[in-house]
Amino acid sequence: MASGSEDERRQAIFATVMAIPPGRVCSYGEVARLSQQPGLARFVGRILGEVDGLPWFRVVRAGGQIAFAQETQKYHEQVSRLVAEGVEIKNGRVQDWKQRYWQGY
DNA sequence: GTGATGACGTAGG
DNA sequence: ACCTACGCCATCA
Repeated sequence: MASGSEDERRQAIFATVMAIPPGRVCSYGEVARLSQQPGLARFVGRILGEVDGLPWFRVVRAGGQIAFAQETQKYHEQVSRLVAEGVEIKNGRVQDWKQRYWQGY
């Protein structure tokens, strides 16, 4: 898979990220899979940084870890946004990962 | 053209 | 739990 033009792939990723329900989180790798592009987790991260209007804060690393270093501004912004939706974060980690993890409908 | 670099993931020691 | 090695792919020096 993972075929199609780069633009089509970006489109698919955009749609997947937009579909993540509030209060839930998803991993980069899962977003890639749900977008029919298994293995392209890095690509997902790049898109999140380029496109605006996406609920980028709902995407974390596999296992529930926040992708940014704790001392960065990005890290704090992501945490506050997740907390605002009721997602608990502790030591850079999403609590209750299994329940918070969204794997599509 | 080549090698390094990311908002990553999995496998193995 | 920690670390290394690869795989992935667009971008940039």
